[in-house]
Amino acid sequence: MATASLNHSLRLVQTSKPSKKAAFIVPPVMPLEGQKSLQKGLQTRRAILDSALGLAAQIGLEGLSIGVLAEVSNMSKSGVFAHFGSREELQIAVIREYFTRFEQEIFYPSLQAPRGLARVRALFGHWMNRVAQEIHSGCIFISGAVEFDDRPGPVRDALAASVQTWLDALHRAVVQAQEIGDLQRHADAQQITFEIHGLILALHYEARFLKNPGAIDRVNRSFDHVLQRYATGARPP
Amino acid sequence: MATASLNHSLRLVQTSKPSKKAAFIVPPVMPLEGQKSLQKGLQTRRAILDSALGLAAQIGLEGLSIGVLAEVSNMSKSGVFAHFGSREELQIAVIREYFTRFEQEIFYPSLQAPRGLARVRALFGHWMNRVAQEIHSGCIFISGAVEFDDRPGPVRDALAASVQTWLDALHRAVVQAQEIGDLQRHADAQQITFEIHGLILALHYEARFLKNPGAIDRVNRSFDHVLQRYATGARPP
DNA sequence: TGCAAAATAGCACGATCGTTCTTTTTACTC
DNA sequence: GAGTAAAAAGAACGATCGTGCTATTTTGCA
Repeated sequence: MATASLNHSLRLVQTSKPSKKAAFIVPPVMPLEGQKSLQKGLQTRRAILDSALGLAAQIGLEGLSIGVLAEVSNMSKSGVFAHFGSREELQIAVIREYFTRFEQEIFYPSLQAPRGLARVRALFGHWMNRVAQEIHSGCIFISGAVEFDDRPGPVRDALAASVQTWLDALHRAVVQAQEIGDLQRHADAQQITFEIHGLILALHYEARFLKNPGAIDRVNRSFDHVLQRYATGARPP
Repeated sequence: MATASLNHSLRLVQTSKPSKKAAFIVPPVMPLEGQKSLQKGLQTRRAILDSALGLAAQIGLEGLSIGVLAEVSNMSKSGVFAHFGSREELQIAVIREYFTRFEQEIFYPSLQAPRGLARVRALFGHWMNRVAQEIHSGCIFISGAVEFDDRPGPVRDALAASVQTWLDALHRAVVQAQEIGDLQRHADAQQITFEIHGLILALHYEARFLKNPGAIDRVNRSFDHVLQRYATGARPP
């Protein structure tokens, strides 16, 4: 089923630059949970990636430096470096990990809501809650877009693919709501998705940068406005 | 009159760090047009600032380096440096200049439209056109917000003040439209401004980062939706 | 035209960056 | 427990960064 997996298209993103000295053939997929004991390498790699995610969320993917990442992780620069092979690979690994968590926190939980308007509401609600929390840390999908909108390369590709995959998932949910009859059939689903996306971006901008405290309430009201605009028949709040 | 000047509140932004060796007491205001001949210093300062604006729009205020700026300007690093005293001052100067151009291109021309819905439409229209052009260069108010949302200091202050001044001007126009009766009086003007802001951000994100070609048409349709939502009485397009 | 001041260049500094190479330590297997 | 491969550390590299200091060139005015 098309909705069953958020990341199916992301799998197409190649890993780029095998970094000639391929001493680290670390598989990009996480090892199974029930394994006897995580190899030490993967274990620390995971810990580094965790710190990297926090760092990148705060200061951006471009601000992410191996030196400070090593400091935070209580490791040497070369020790950290060896796990990724290049800064670019590190950034891509961060994007992949961020995408996975995004999927776990927002996409999969929303699948429990039935198809239609309920699921659209769930997707937006989880998304909104996450961005509201990220007011204090930062969203890589938003900051990364600004950092890499003019910088072609594998990092940009990975980032754009991640975002597009998520927006496509949201778009599918909107289309389903139209098919069921929860939203106007003749409406442009891309348009609806566009407007919802704008609300999230405005929330991030006004709350995180301008420190405007009323942004969260406003984004919820605006979301209702969008739904009302495209609703079929009478519309109770 | 409150609407008469966009930047009156920006004047409050102090210049910060006079950079102990104040060999450059360059006044922050532009010299009068009809002057016999611009002092050489101000002349090249203006040229540098022009290059800096283009550079900052593309790679961001943080990516702006004195070295490459010197290269682009066919000058020595120290020659460029002397005009601003510090990198921070350079960034602030860029923000000021960007704000001034924003004012000239968007705010003042919109004042020719009569108060009310017409002026709101003019403000949005000029804004939208500018961002549409900036798809190929970048908007400092958007990229800067991401770069400095977590970085306190005079650069952030100057940037936030600039953006807030502009958003306040837009808000005033909305309030006027309500007073005249073009928009619902009981509506929340901040809410309307928020939604318009979101549309611009979505346009920038989808067009510049995701390279989505339909974004410009969509933002126009969405703007009409917002106005319809808050319109009084019957609403022809 | 000469002279003071402004404008610009040249050079060097310490710091940080990503990356490479070599050595040491740790972890895993027989 | 010994042997081996993986993991981590250490040191050094060239490059770039912002900035300060000093010399040189250019400008503007008497």
